[in-house]
Formats: sequence, structure tokens, C-alpha cells
Amino acid sequence: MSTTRPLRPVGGRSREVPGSGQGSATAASRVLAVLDAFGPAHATLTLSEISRRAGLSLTTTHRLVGELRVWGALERSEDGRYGIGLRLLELGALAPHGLQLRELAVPYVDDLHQATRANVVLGVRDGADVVYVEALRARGAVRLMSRIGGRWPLHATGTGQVLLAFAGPEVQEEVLSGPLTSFTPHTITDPAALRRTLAEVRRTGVAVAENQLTADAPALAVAVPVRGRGDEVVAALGVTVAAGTTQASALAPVLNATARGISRALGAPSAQPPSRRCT
Amino acid sequence: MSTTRPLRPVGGRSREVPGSGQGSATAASRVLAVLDAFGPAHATLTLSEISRRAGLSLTTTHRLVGELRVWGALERSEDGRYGIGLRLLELGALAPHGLQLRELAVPYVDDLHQATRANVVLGVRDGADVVYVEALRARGAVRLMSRIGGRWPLHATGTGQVLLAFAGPEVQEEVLSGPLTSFTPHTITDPAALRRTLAEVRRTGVAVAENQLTADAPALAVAVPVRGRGDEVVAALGVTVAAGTTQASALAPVLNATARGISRALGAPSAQPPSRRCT
DNA sequence: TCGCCGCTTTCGTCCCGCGGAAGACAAGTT
DNA sequence: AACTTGTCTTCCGCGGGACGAAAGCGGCGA
Repeated sequence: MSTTRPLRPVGGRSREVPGSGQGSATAASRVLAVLDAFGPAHATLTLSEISRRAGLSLTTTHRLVGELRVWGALERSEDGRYGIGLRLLELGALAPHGLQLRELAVPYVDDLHQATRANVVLGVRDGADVVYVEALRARGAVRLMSRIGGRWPLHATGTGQVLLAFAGPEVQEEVLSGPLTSFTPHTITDPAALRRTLAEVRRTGVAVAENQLTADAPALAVAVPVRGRGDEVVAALGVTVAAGTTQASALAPVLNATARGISRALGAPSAQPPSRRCT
Repeated sequence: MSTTRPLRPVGGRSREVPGSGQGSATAASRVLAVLDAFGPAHATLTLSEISRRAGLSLTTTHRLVGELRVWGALERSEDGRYGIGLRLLELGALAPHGLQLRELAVPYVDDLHQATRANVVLGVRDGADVVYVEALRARGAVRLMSRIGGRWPLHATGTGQVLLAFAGPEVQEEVLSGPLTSFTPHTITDPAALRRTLAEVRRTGVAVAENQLTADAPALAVAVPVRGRGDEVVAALGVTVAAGTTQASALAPVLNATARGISRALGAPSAQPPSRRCT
């Protein structure tokens, strides 16, 4: 803990000069670098922008983008900008823990959305992040936070705290030892506090996060675990409401009921009614 | 063919995939071939299966899969099988005509689903196919046809017929001249009949498809266009019900109302109320 | 008109990705 | 236990694809 902390190279990508011999990027990594250039804040890019963001020469970028385009990974709009193609959406939908899970859970999540009229998300863990596989917005609220495919650090969201609380120790250590990004003054950034929060989540089976992610609109997020065939936590179901409108204690029961429904559909032993035969 | 043929280079690396077009495989194409190995019927694969389906040597597959895995494009489950990773879901969600569109349309589609209690899909055109960007299932019906990321030929679905009817002539010619895959005895496979159907769709603004896709469960699909900023058709909204339960004429009004709502949200001039100023 | 910027194409060199081969490992069969 | 079959992993030499420089193209604003 008290070890000397090396200077963090701020924003500096490992600038590779040809001839320095160090780097040797692989061809596959270049393809992925092109895809990596796209992001929520950069959904469409020009060729030059891709080139710069991927750190590739314009020639290489041009060729790779051309190949990706004919395959359908990228598409070009009339104004010449490039964007992600539908082929990648099609592929991404095949993710076992992604839209496959959504497919099964969507009726339950839909009911929850209808019942609570709140923002509802279903998230799974990917590394040290939570990725939303389903997100339904409340009618009025325009929250850009929760989108399908949205990715946030585990410690800063209700669903993430659930997933982290029930994740393996090595995952928890990795998150707790790493920097805890702060999004608002209320975001938990102290490892000890986070550790206590996680213990509380494990004890109660519910995570309650207030104002962790957004500063402008005070929000209350409540989340519970969803379990799979081996009773392991495979996802987290969460709702977000404007702070003050609803108590967390009022949301927990309906959340738990919905989560249990999904868990049962997934084949979780603990969620099966005693009478029902195991398939 | 009577030209002097040099001795066949035994160790030639230009080993082509049999039947998979003409070769000169590029490195990028190999990466894409690995991704291409996955599909709805093959959501998870072993390394050898990927190797075979991609037409790559096991060595190459092993290396590429390794790179794709550390990047997050693929993930490996406990049983050793590979599947699509959440990173690709995240990327696919950035598709301008994909989940971006879904994000905007989902409240309307949701209402339609609640009102009709039917299967509802929102599809966009990608080449000669329709790709669903949103799909909501009716409570009882388990229809594997409509999933987010699902892809079907334009001529065989209600939404596809709408998209084809309003697509450019070159797209129509390509589909009409190509083979029209038959899924059921009712699937339109005659180009002339399809041409008449498309004209009817253009005239009425509604596509009605009966038993085009599924043979076992008689189904009625109704679809209408969704328009964008330039009044061009950017998507199609469709519902599917069991044949006999509802008349197409009863579904069309609510479908049109919903589609108009989405079109308005997209900024379509024809869907704007007269008072509103054009942006 | 010029210059600027982004995109496209060509081309020769070099290096990295390729497949063969062999080893490690697991599971089913005789 | 020995054999078989299938999988996954590692190592290595060679050759051809991928790379970047540079030149050509085209639109836009000064």
C-alpha cells in the first residue's frame, strides 16, 4: 500500500517508431485497432480519424477499412464517414452472456419496467466492467447512461456492485487494488468503503447506490443478482429512479421477484419451485 | 490451359478454402473468417471447429483466436469452448442503423407490444437481408425467428418486403434476379409475383405476409415503413400474429401510428406536425 | 488561381505470419 | 496397460503478403 507509486503515463500510447524494434504489432492487432477506434463518443469516423485513433498509417488503414467494409464490419454513409456495420451487431448478438441472455430475460424485465415505470437494466460482468445486455428507459427520463452495450466500472453502478460482490476473490482484488474512478462526489473511491459495501451486498442480497454515476440528476439505483444453473451469479438486474421518488425498500421486493423469475428460467436450483421437475 | 505449367509448389502457402471463392487470403480476411465461423446455429465452437469452419490451419486459428480472446472479441467458457465476447456486443451496439436506432424507437415499439400483445420487430436493410434491431416476443409464443441481430432474406418477411419495396432499383434488381429462397410452400419465389407484391406495398404502404417463413405455425406478418430525415425509408416496423387471430386491416392503423411516432422522432418531414418548424 | 486537406492508388522492400511437424493431454476402446 | 482418436499447444524456417513512402486525385475555401 505504501509502496512508491510509479508515474502513470498519462494518455501516452506507446508510440512505436519503426526501426526501434520494440513493438512489432501483429496484423490481427491492427484490425482490432481499427475497430477500437470506434466508441460511444466516436460512433462515426472519417478515414483519417480512424488512422489517427488506431495509430496506423493512412495506407494501412485504408486497406483494412476496405476489407472490413466488404465483409460488413464497417459501413460507409453518404457523407463518407465510417460506422460500425450491422454484421457486427449480428455477431455481437451471439454472445452467450449477451443478447442470448437478454432473449430469455426480456419478458421479465419488460414486466418489471411496466410495473415500476423506472429505468431498468440487465448487466453482466466483463472483466472489471459491467456491460448492459438490456436497458429500458423510463418514459420521461433521457438517460444516456444505460444503453445496450454500455460499459461502466463495476464499483460505480448498482448492478456492478452486485456483480463484484459475488465475483471471485481475484476479480475483487483486481478492482480494489486498481484506481476507483470517480464520476461524482458520491462515487465510492475508498477501497475500504467499497469492501464494506460489498459485504453488505452479500449479506442483504441487494445493492443500493446513490448518486454514484451522475452528478446532475440525483439518482437512486437498486440492483439484485440473477443466478444460473449452478447458482452462480451470472447477471445483475437493476432499476434506477430519481432520488426521493421511491424508497429502495419498496423496490427490492419486486426486483427480487423478477430476478427470481429470470433465475428460474435459467435453471438456477435455488429458484426452482420444489414441485417442479428439473429439466 | 495448355500453357506450360510449372511444377506445383508443394509447400505453397496459397492453400485455398475449397469452394470458398478465389483465394489470396489476406491476414484481415483470416481474422474475419474466424468470426464468420460463429453463427446462430454455432454460437459456441471448439478451436478445431473454428479451424475447420474458417478453413484455416489449426496453427493459424490457434494464434488468431488467442489474439481475439485477449482483446475481448472472443471468450472461452469453462468447458473450453469459444464464444463471442461482450466486446463485440459493445461494438455492435454502436452501429448507426442498429442499436442507435433501437434506442430511439424502443418506447414506441414497447407501446405497440403492450397494445397488440403480438411479436413485434424493428428491422433495417443490410444488403439483401433484413436485420432486426429490436424484437419483442409475445408472451406465449416462442418464436426463434425474431431475435435482435437476426437476419433474413428481404423477400420472405413482412419487414423485408417493406424495405425492399422502398429500396433503390439496383437493390430490387439484385434480389429479383437472384434466387428467392423458399422457406415454406407459401414463400414468394416467383420474381413476377414478388414484383407485384412490392408494387402493392408501395401503393398501400403496408406489407402483409402470410406463412412466408414458418411452415409449422401459420403466421400473419404485417409491416409498415419508418422514415428518416429525408423521408427515405430507414427501417420497417412489423408485427406477427398467429394466423386467424387478427385481421391485417386491424393491425395496420396501430402499426402506422407507431411508425409515424418513430419517424417523427427521427425527424422525418412527412411525420412532423404542421406547426413544427423544420430543422 | 492557388494551396490545403483528405482520400485513393501504386510499388518495391522487408519482416512477420504462415503451415508442417512434433509434443502434450484427455477420453474412450481393446 | 497399450493402443487409438481426438484435441490443444509449441517450435521453426521460409516466402509472400503487408507495410509505408510517395505520387496522383478531387473537393473546398481563400
